[in-house]
Amino acid sequence: MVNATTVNPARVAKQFQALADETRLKVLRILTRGEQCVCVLVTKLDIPQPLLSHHLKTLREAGFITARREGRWMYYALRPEALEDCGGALTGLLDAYQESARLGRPGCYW
Amino acid sequence: MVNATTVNPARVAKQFQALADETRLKVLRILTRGEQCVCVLVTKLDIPQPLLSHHLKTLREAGFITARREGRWMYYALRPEALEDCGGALTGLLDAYQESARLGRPGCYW
DNA sequence: TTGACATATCAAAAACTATTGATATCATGC
DNA sequence: GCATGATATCAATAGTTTTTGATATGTCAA
Repeated sequence: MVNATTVNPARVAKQFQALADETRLKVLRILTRGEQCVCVLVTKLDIPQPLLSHHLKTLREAGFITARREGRWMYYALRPEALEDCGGALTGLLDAYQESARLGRPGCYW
Repeated sequence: MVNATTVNPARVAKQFQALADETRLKVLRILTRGEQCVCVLVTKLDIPQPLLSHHLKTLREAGFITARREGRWMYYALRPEALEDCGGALTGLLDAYQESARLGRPGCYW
Protein backbone atom coordinates (compact mmCIF):
# COMPACT_ATOMS: atom_id res chain seq x y z
CA MET A 1 0.00 0.00 0.00
CA VAL A 2 1.23 3.46 -0.89
CA ASN A 3 1.42 6.22 1.68
CA ALA A 4 3.49 9.31 2.36
CA THR A 5 6.17 7.38 4.24
CA THR A 6 6.61 4.67 1.62
CA VAL A 7 7.20 7.24 -1.12
CA ASN A 8 10.88 7.60 -1.95
CA PRO A 9 11.40 11.31 -2.61
CA ALA A 10 14.52 10.88 -4.72
CA ARG A 11 12.95 8.34 -7.06
CA VAL A 12 9.63 10.13 -7.31
CA ALA A 13 11.34 13.46 -7.99
CA LYS A 14 12.97 11.90 -11.04
CA GLN A 15 9.66 10.66 -12.35
CA PHE A 16 8.06 14.06 -11.92
CA GLN A 17 11.07 15.59 -13.62
CA ALA A 18 10.29 13.50 -16.69
CA LEU A 19 6.72 14.80 -16.63
CA ALA A 20 7.84 18.40 -16.15
CA ASP A 21 8.00 19.28 -19.82
CA GLU A 22 5.30 20.45 -22.16
CA THR A 23 6.54 18.44 -25.14
CA ARG A 24 6.79 15.24 -23.12
CA LEU A 25 3.29 15.66 -21.77
CA LYS A 26 2.06 16.13 -25.33
CA VAL A 27 3.83 12.93 -26.33
CA LEU A 28 2.07 11.05 -23.54
CA ARG A 29 -1.24 12.57 -24.57
CA ILE A 30 -0.78 11.40 -28.13
CA LEU A 31 0.19 7.94 -26.95
CA THR A 32 -3.01 7.58 -24.95
CA ARG A 33 -4.50 6.79 -28.37
CA GLY A 34 -2.18 3.85 -28.73
CA GLU A 35 1.24 3.04 -30.08
CA GLN A 36 2.68 5.61 -32.51
CA CYS A 37 5.59 5.79 -34.88
CA VAL A 38 8.21 8.49 -34.29
CA CYS A 39 7.43 9.95 -37.71
CA VAL A 40 3.85 10.60 -36.59
CA LEU A 41 5.04 12.24 -33.38
CA VAL A 42 7.47 14.50 -35.24
CA THR A 43 4.69 15.67 -37.52
CA LYS A 44 2.16 16.22 -34.78
CA LEU A 45 4.53 18.01 -32.44
CA ASP A 46 6.35 19.98 -35.13
CA ILE A 47 9.75 19.89 -33.44
CA PRO A 48 13.13 18.80 -34.84
CA GLN A 49 13.55 15.03 -34.90
CA PRO A 50 16.69 14.86 -32.70
CA LEU A 51 14.93 16.89 -30.05
CA LEU A 52 11.97 14.54 -30.04
CA SER A 53 14.36 11.61 -29.88
CA HIS A 54 15.89 13.11 -26.77
CA HIS A 55 12.53 13.62 -25.09
CA LEU A 56 11.52 10.06 -25.94
CA LYS A 57 14.67 8.84 -24.31
CA THR A 58 13.87 10.81 -21.17
CA LEU A 59 10.36 9.35 -21.04
CA ARG A 60 11.64 5.87 -21.67
CA GLU A 61 14.31 6.05 -18.99
CA ALA A 62 11.67 7.21 -16.53
CA GLY A 63 9.50 4.24 -17.47
CA PHE A 64 6.62 6.14 -19.03
CA ILE A 65 6.93 4.64 -22.49
CA THR A 66 8.26 1.56 -24.22
CA ALA A 67 9.99 1.36 -27.60
CA ARG A 68 9.62 -1.28 -30.28
CA ARG A 69 11.33 -1.46 -33.65
CA GLU A 70 9.46 -2.61 -36.71
CA GLY A 71 11.60 -2.43 -39.80
CA ARG A 72 12.82 1.11 -40.17
CA TRP A 73 10.25 2.47 -37.79
CA MET A 74 10.26 2.83 -34.07
CA TYR A 75 6.96 2.59 -32.28
CA TYR A 76 6.48 4.09 -28.86
CA ALA A 77 3.69 3.14 -26.50
CA LEU A 78 2.43 4.36 -23.16
CA ARG A 79 3.22 2.39 -20.03
CA PRO A 80 0.23 3.14 -17.81
CA GLU A 81 1.84 1.50 -14.78
CA ALA A 82 4.29 4.39 -14.54
CA LEU A 83 1.49 6.95 -14.59
CA GLU A 84 -0.32 4.96 -11.91
CA ASP A 85 2.85 4.86 -9.89
CA CYS A 86 3.21 8.64 -10.02
CA GLY A 87 -0.44 9.09 -9.20
CA GLY A 88 0.14 6.81 -6.24
CA ALA A 89 2.79 9.16 -4.90
CA LEU A 90 0.28 12.01 -5.04
CA THR A 91 -2.55 10.08 -3.46
CA GLY A 92 -0.10 8.83 -0.85
CA LEU A 93 0.49 12.43 0.19
CA LEU A 94 -3.21 13.22 0.07
CA ASP A 95 -4.11 10.16 2.11
CA ALA A 96 -1.53 11.02 4.73
CA TYR A 97 -2.91 14.55 4.86
CA GLN A 98 -6.48 13.37 5.33
CA GLU A 99 -5.53 10.72 7.83
CA SER A 100 -3.59 13.19 9.93
CA ALA A 101 -6.54 15.60 9.78
CA ARG A 102 -8.77 12.80 11.00
CA LEU A 103 -6.42 12.11 13.91
CA GLY A 104 -6.31 15.78 14.83
CA ARG A 105 -2.81 16.56 13.52
CA PRO A 106 -0.82 15.06 16.40
CA GLY A 107 2.52 16.48 15.27
CA CYS A 108 5.02 15.06 12.87
CA TYR A 109 6.22 11.49 12.83
CA TRP A 110 9.53 12.60 11.35
CA MET B 1 -14.45 16.64 -15.82
CA VAL B 2 -10.78 16.07 -16.44
CA ASN B 3 -9.54 14.20 -19.46
CA ALA B 4 -6.44 14.14 -21.64
CA THR B 5 -7.71 16.90 -23.92
CA THR B 6 -8.67 19.29 -21.13
CA VAL B 7 -5.22 19.10 -19.57
CA ASN B 8 -3.11 22.13 -20.41
CA PRO B 9 0.41 20.76 -20.96
CA ALA B 10 2.19 24.03 -20.28
CA ARG B 11 0.48 24.61 -16.94
CA VAL B 12 0.72 21.01 -15.82
CA ALA B 13 4.40 20.86 -16.79
CA LYS B 14 5.06 23.74 -14.39
CA GLN B 15 3.27 21.96 -11.58
CA PHE B 16 5.27 18.79 -12.13
CA GLN B 17 8.42 20.88 -12.27
CA ALA B 18 7.66 22.09 -8.76
CA LEU B 19 7.25 18.48 -7.63
CA ALA B 20 10.46 17.39 -9.36
CA ASP B 21 12.76 17.99 -6.43
CA GLU B 22 13.59 15.78 -3.50
CA THR B 23 13.64 18.58 -0.93
CA ARG B 24 10.30 19.94 -2.06
CA LEU B 25 8.69 16.52 -1.89
CA LYS B 26 10.04 16.16 1.63
CA VAL B 27 8.50 19.52 2.52
CA LEU B 28 5.13 18.35 1.24
CA ARG B 29 5.48 15.11 3.15
CA ILE B 30 6.15 16.98 6.37
CA LEU B 31 3.21 19.28 5.72
CA THR B 32 0.82 16.34 5.38
CA ARG B 33 0.98 16.38 9.18
CA GLY B 34 -0.39 19.89 9.23
CA GLU B 35 0.85 23.45 9.18
CA GLN B 36 4.51 23.91 10.13
CA CYS B 37 6.76 26.80 10.97
CA VAL B 38 9.80 27.39 8.74
CA CYS B 39 12.07 26.85 11.73
CA VAL B 40 10.73 23.32 12.06
CA LEU B 41 11.26 22.64 8.38
CA VAL B 42 14.85 23.94 8.48
CA THR B 43 15.63 21.63 11.37
CA LYS B 44 13.96 18.57 9.88
CA LEU B 45 15.45 19.01 6.43
CA ASP B 46 18.87 20.16 7.58
CA ILE B 47 19.47 22.58 4.71
CA PRO B 48 20.48 26.26 4.80
CA GLN B 49 17.55 28.55 5.53
CA PRO B 50 17.78 30.67 2.35
CA LEU B 51 17.69 27.52 0.28
CA LEU B 52 14.57 26.29 2.02
CA SER B 53 13.03 29.71 1.57
CA HIS B 54 13.63 29.41 -2.15
CA HIS B 55 12.03 25.97 -2.35
CA LEU B 56 9.04 27.19 -0.35
CA LYS B 57 8.62 30.00 -2.81
CA THR B 58 8.65 27.54 -5.70
CA LEU B 59 6.02 25.39 -4.01
CA ARG B 60 3.91 28.40 -3.18
CA GLU B 61 4.02 29.80 -6.70
CA ALA B 62 2.93 26.44 -8.03
CA GLY B 63 0.00 26.43 -5.61
CA PHE B 64 1.05 23.47 -3.48
CA ILE B 65 1.35 25.37 -0.22
CA THR B 66 0.05 28.50 1.47
CA ALA B 67 1.93 30.88 3.76
CA ARG B 68 0.69 32.62 6.88
CA ARG B 69 2.56 34.93 9.19
CA GLU B 70 2.12 34.76 12.93
CA GLY B 71 4.37 37.17 14.72
CA ARG B 72 7.92 36.46 13.70
CA TRP B 73 7.05 33.05 12.37
CA MET B 74 5.86 31.95 9.01
CA TYR B 75 3.63 28.92 8.85
CA TYR B 76 3.30 26.90 5.70
CA ALA B 77 0.45 24.52 4.99
CA LEU B 78 -0.40 22.02 2.29
CA ARG B 79 -2.98 22.92 -0.32
CA PRO B 80 -4.45 19.53 -1.20
CA GLU B 81 -6.39 20.96 -4.15
CA ALA B 82 -3.12 21.40 -6.04
CA LEU B 83 -2.14 17.79 -5.45
CA GLU B 84 -5.59 16.67 -6.57
CA ASP B 85 -5.23 18.83 -9.64
CA CYS B 86 -1.93 17.17 -10.57
CA GLY B 87 -3.37 13.76 -9.87
CA GLY B 88 -6.24 14.69 -12.15
CA ALA B 89 -3.82 15.32 -14.99
CA LEU B 90 -2.45 11.81 -14.53
CA THR B 91 -5.80 10.11 -14.27
CA GLY B 92 -6.94 12.16 -17.26
CA LEU B 93 -4.20 10.53 -19.30
CA LEU B 94 -4.96 7.11 -17.87
CA ASP B 95 -8.68 7.48 -18.54
CA ALA B 96 -8.03 8.54 -22.11
CA TYR B 97 -5.76 5.55 -22.53
CA GLN B 98 -8.33 3.10 -21.22
CA GLU B 99 -11.16 4.68 -23.13
CA SER B 100 -9.24 4.51 -26.37
CA ALA B 101 -8.37 0.87 -25.64
CA ARG B 102 -12.07 0.20 -25.14
CA LEU B 103 -12.89 1.81 -28.47
CA GLY B 104 -10.20 -0.23 -30.20
CA ARG B 105 -7.65 2.56 -30.67
CA PRO B 106 -9.27 4.27 -33.67
CA GLY B 107 -6.31 6.55 -34.38
CA CYS B 108 -5.49 9.89 -32.91
CA TYR B 109 -7.98 12.71 -32.40
CA TRP B 110 -5.17 15.25 -32.72
C1' DT C 1 26.36 -3.11 -52.52
C1' DT C 2 24.56 1.10 -52.91
C1' DG C 3 21.18 4.64 -52.06
C1' DA C 4 17.57 6.34 -49.44
C1' DC C 5 15.00 6.78 -45.39
C1' DA C 6 14.01 6.54 -40.20
C1' DT C 7 15.86 7.27 -35.99
C1' DA C 8 19.62 7.82 -32.50
C1' DT C 9 23.76 9.85 -30.78
C1' DC C 10 27.00 13.49 -30.08
C1' DA C 11 28.99 18.01 -29.14
C1' DA C 12 28.24 22.75 -28.53
C1' DA C 13 25.40 26.60 -27.19
C1' DA C 14 21.60 28.54 -24.76
C1' DA C 15 18.46 28.51 -21.12
C1' DC C 16 17.16 27.35 -16.80
C1' DT C 17 17.52 25.78 -11.74
C1' DA C 18 19.85 24.95 -7.43
C1' DT C 19 23.03 26.37 -4.11
C1' DT C 20 25.73 29.60 -1.31
C1' DG C 21 26.74 33.54 1.47
C1' DA C 22 25.70 38.25 2.37
C1' DT C 23 22.30 41.30 3.45
C1' DA C 24 17.53 43.15 3.89
C1' DT C 25 13.00 43.12 6.06
C1' DC C 26 9.87 42.59 9.57
C1' DA C 27 8.08 41.63 14.24
C1' DT C 28 9.09 41.52 19.11
C1' DG C 29 10.73 42.71 23.71
C1' DC C 30 13.48 45.74 26.23
C1' DG D 1 14.53 53.58 19.40
C1' DC D 2 17.64 49.44 19.60
C1' DA D 3 18.97 44.71 19.73
C1' DT D 4 17.53 40.23 18.57
C1' DG D 5 15.51 36.52 16.11
C1' DA D 6 12.88 34.64 12.01
C1' DT D 7 12.48 34.71 7.32
C1' DA D 8 13.06 36.64 2.60
C1' DT D 9 15.66 38.54 -1.07
C1' DC D 10 19.71 39.25 -3.82
C1' DA D 11 23.83 38.38 -6.54
C1' DA D 12 27.15 35.15 -7.85
C1' DT D 13 28.39 30.53 -8.95
C1' DA D 14 27.73 25.83 -10.10
C1' DG D 15 25.14 22.39 -12.08
C1' DT D 16 21.55 20.57 -15.10
C1' DT D 17 18.40 20.46 -18.94
C1' DT D 18 16.96 21.90 -23.45
C1' DT D 19 17.85 22.98 -27.98
C1' DT D 20 20.39 22.86 -32.39
C1' DG D 21 22.95 21.03 -36.17
C1' DA D 22 25.98 17.56 -37.73
C1' DT D 23 26.76 12.93 -38.08
C1' DA D 24 26.21 7.94 -37.11
C1' DT D 25 23.50 3.66 -37.18
C1' DG D 26 20.32 0.50 -38.82
C1' DT D 27 17.00 -1.19 -42.28
C1' DC D 28 15.06 -1.77 -46.60
C1' DA D 29 14.71 -1.88 -51.71
C1' DA D 30 16.74 -1.97 -55.99
